[in-house]
Amino acid sequence: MIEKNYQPADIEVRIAAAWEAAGAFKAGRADRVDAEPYTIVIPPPNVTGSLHMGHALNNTLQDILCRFERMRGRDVLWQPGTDHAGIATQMVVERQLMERKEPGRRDMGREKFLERVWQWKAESGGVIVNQLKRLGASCDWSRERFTMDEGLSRAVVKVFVQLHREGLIYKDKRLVNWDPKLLTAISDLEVQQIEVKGSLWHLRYPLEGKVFDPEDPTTFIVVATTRPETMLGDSAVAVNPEDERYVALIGKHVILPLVGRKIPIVGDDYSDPEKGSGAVKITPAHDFNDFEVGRRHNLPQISILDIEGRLALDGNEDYLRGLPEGSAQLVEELHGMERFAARKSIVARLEDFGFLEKIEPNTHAVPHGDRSGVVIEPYLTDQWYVDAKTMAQPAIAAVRSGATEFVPKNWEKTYFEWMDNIQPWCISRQLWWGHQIPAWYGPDGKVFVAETEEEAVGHALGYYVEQEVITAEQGHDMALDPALREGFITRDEDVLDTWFSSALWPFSTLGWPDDNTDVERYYPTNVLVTGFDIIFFWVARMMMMGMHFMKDVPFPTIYIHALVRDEKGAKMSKSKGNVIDPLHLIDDYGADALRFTLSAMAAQGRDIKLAPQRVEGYRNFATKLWNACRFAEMNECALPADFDPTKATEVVNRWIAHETARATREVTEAIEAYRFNDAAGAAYRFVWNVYCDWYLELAKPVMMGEDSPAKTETRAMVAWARDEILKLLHPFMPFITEELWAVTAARTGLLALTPWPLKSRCGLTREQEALIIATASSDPLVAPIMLGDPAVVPDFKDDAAEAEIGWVVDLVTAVRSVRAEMNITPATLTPLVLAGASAETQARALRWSDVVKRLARLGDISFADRSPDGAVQLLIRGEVVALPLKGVIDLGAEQTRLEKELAKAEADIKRVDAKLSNEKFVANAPEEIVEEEKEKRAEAVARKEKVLEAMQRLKGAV
RNA sequence: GGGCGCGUAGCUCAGCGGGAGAGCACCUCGUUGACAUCGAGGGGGUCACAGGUUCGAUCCCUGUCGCGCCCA
Repeated sequence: MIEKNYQPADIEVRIAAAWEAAGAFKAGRADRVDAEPYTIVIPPPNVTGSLHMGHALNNTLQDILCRFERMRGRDVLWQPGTDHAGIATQMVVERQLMERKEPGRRDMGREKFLERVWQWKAESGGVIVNQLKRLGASCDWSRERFTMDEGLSRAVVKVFVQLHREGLIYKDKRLVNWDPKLLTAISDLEVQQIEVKGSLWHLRYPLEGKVFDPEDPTTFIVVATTRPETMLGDSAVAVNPEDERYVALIGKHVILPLVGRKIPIVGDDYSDPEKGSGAVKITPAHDFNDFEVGRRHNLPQISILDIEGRLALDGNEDYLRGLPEGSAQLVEELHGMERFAARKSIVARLEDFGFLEKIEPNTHAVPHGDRSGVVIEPYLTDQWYVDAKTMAQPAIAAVRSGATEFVPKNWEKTYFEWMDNIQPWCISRQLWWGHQIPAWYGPDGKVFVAETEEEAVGHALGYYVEQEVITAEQGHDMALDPALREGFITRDEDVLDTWFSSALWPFSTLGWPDDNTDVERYYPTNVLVTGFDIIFFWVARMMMMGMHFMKDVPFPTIYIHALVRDEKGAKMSKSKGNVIDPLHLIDDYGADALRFTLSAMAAQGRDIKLAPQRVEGYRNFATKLWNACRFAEMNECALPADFDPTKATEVVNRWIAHETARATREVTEAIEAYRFNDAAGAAYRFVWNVYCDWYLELAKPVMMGEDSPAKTETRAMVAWARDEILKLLHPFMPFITEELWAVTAARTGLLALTPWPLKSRCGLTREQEALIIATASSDPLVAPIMLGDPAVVPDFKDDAAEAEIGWVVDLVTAVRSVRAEMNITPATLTPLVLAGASAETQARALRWSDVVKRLARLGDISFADRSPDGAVQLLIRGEVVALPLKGVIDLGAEQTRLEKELAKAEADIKRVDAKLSNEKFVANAPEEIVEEEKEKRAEAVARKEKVLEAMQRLKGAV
């Protein structure tokens, strides 16, 4: 018994429990051991995350694919899990400590702090998983993984060690993007360039050997900079060797203002004569470009900042080297000053001494940390790197060869663009939460990388015994007692970039390296569904790791979906306050409505601008489906076990079978092509505009009538088509369809595990049929399936039924239109006369008189040779139908209506004539097109004649 | 500066070489035996602009203007 009202909230809870109890989403179910696997790995959401619109879209699309393939009989593994999200999680827990006024991370110590993070994870880490369940995600939740769980951690260590052994991971001292707030290095990708309105300071650097005079330009050289405070670390001035203004100065020196350091003027292409003054200060330790210039000219790297971005001058040997007497005062005054305060202070000092020539307003891109939001400092440190350039080569080749394809294809360009210019990937982070790097250092800084501490220590001690740093006995004791080697052998404190572990996700979640059974079965996965914003962060790195460790692509297809924006097209963000919470939408309209909305709007290559009103509209669609099922139930529509829809004899039933098959083809092919919006649209139109609007209406008179074979057949067919609809909609609206499946009949199993309807011949164009027949010879299996060979799939194709129901629909629509235009009240039943109708039409009219009378509000239907005077004449599929409305209709209104039709007919004729009289058109256009145009013309001419005739009669009626 | 994409009905968007479409909004009518979370009917667009290719362009090409995103 179906409830009167559709209440999504009740259903969702109940149905979710039913799926869970049945283990419906388990991969490797006993009934599917022989089935072909279908695998998707979820893009693991941050464990700190909560469901936003991007997740909702991403997981809806994956779920559609998984449910679709599960119904097609595949052994589906949708692998769920979460990401430990190093920085984000550490920040969340630190904030929590602060709010609770507990000791901070550093006071607490590493071990204690990590305990707290795990505790936090246990308490709050499951939020997003439950939210995904609310959305209806059919993941195999029994296999949920976490990037920091034991197995995945082993995978991380193994990968690190192997890549290190292969020379693809190495330690290097170079500039990194340093976050002075989070106190860690971050990768290029975690840096966002933000346009900032700043200044360009023009500074006068006195030339060596001249007496500095601010009024005499021959005594100094002007350099332009956006970061005056870094001048303390300058080790050269660069000018372009082609620049005639300065070429004579190359090789000479300047005396760094305030500091007194003597630094050279070098010639380098990097200096752009068009920019600023054409001379540029070089600070190798604080600017990426300057770093390169410094390397080229062998300049010292003078770091003048500490890790928190404060000036570090006191005791800074690099800074103090070679400075004249009297430098101590500046050091004393500036040491420890925060970088932006230092900027002001230094500019003021420069100005006081006449070193500041001018300040120009200047808008430029400033790097910011994507997590901390503070300005990133290029900073000279030792970090671990992956040789991304080498790793990228097989990953690039895989996409070039088509082993992996992007959908839509244009994203490949973005992928290549980045991969071809890839930089070393900085993977070490100065955090605590994450995979600690498996590297140990000896007293001389020598590094030992190994999968376990025992192994690393063993190598290290062996090495130092051999080097005679320690005795064999000492080594032996240290090996046995960790306390003894403390301070002698220490582990690297740093952890790995979060994305390092997610790069392994497609195989680490399957048990690699401990147990490869599932890797063999489920790798490579079938498709990756993700947003373009993490192509670099994640997709590219999975490609690299997959190619390297599995020797195969992680997925043959990468479906890149849109970004969800607000209805005005702005990116949703907390600061803008335009975030639409998917959970609120689920509360208000149900998960099914939200899912359907997102799929209906998921057109390839365009962002989704989401208006909550759309969700309401699709909730209404769910209600419509609900009520249609109630209608079937009220009319005792049930599907007998032996019912064969291909054997239906009633025209309307043959017609709906045909239409159902057409919809099945459309939905199936659209999902196969990742055209989710087309699939949703086809299902929507079929359910509402075909099944509800016409089929159920056409079936009513039969079902309301006396018992008869026709009634029996119709009831069965209503139920059959309803079941097909539930199947087709299930991937999009899993909750409501599963519920209706359960309550509309005694079922043997869940809808989620019910076979998907096969495609049959309906809906194929003539060209497609011809093509299939043509290719059939090469592949005999294809044709029968594609064409609907009854031996393989039921054939519902029925052009005759389509023509007949089409006639009924056209007739009813036309009569309704006229009645509305003439303002005839629904209570008035009008007679209908078929004028000069063919035998076929007469037969149809008799067969459909009940339906037509009801739907078009007609009285008697009769036949005549010609239509009566004063009647409204309609042309239905080439024949005249008359509504004798003398006395009822407004003659003026009818005259206007006919004039409009006449004008339309004449315009049609004129346009076609223009084409047909064009010799080049007739000569060049394909024959079918010309033929079509001729048919159009004949049809329009006939229409015009009938309209003229009707106008004559109207005159006669006056 | 380089790259990608978008300008189609009031709004949000499909379509992408042969007669302009959907949903929402709007107007009119409706207690017709599933559904007012509904039904019936209707109005509304030189498909950004300018050239070109073509028998034919909303669709392909070039340019212009406007908007968005990514990378430097």
